[in-house]
Amino acid sequence: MQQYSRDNMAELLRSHDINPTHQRIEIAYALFSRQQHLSADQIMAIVNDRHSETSKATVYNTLNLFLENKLIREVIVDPNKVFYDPNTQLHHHFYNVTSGELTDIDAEGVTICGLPQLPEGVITEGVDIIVRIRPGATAQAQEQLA
Amino acid sequence: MQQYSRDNMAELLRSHDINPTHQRIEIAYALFSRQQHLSADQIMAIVNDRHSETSKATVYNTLNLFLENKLIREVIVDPNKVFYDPNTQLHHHFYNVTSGELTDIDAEGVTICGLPQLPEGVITEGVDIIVRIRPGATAQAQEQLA
DNA sequence: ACTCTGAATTAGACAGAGTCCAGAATTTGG
DNA sequence: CCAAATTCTGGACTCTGTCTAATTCAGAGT
Repeated sequence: MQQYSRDNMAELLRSHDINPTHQRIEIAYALFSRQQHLSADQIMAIVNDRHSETSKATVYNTLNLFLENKLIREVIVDPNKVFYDPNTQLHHHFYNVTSGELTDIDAEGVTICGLPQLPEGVITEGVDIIVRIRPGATAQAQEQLA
Repeated sequence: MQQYSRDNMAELLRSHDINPTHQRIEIAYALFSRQQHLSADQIMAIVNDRHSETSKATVYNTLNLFLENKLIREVIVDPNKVFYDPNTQLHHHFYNVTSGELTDIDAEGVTICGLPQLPEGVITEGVDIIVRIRPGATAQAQEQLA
């Protein structure tokens, strides 16, 4: 998608079977126009920046609706809050434990070998790799990690 | 370590520069004797099972102290609570999103290839792989995942 | 334009995890 | 045995997220 505007947000929502209401468009726009990982908190602050547009309940309802309809993903790395990620492409994350900053790692070319067989009667829902990083002297090259 | 008793808990704590107090020993014993992933909640319930032995504040203080001194690890997979893991060996996890059950994956033999270079000025703190699973018909073999 | 209906939104109360604080208890060293 | 330092405690507090009951909204049909 070329550029994110409130107009094609409506389009995007419809294509995921979501009724595009004013609040939903604002929330989607906040996430997609920035292409960032945001917490519910931050999203609410952005959306209500100028004048109050949505309540807390709506923010949470909407984000959960987006999740169910696979419009966004949730990223669980911080014990305190969930981050919402507008990028639903398969990808992984760097997580800076000091700053809380979250950066995408393209899954293209990343492979995991040697995972054991799944337990009986279950299926994979997804595989997350989280590389926790923190500021420090870059000592060794660390391209490949066991 | 052969068998976990309250006695060698004191030993273990000391070897990690932790003053072994009664409460700390009980908390450590709860985690290590079970070798399970427990939440702060569950730990408090176990420790205070017969008669009240510790306060909530102490449980949290103690767990954070254990974390700092690398006696235990925290596992962040559930948006609601942190799990504490007595196993500090390098390993990964299956997380059953339906039941909340957490299972270890030995890191022995698991390799990740193709991770990009780390950003400048940071070092790796750890790499977590979380395989989210849920009950369902096991359709395809899924030994190797991109 | 008007009404009816179901969907969406709202404020505020609530729940649970985790932190903070100031006082009480316990341990340690002299 | 006393003083100082460490640890523990209850309870109030914060923060994220959920729930509920009431209100508003959008749209279809008349």
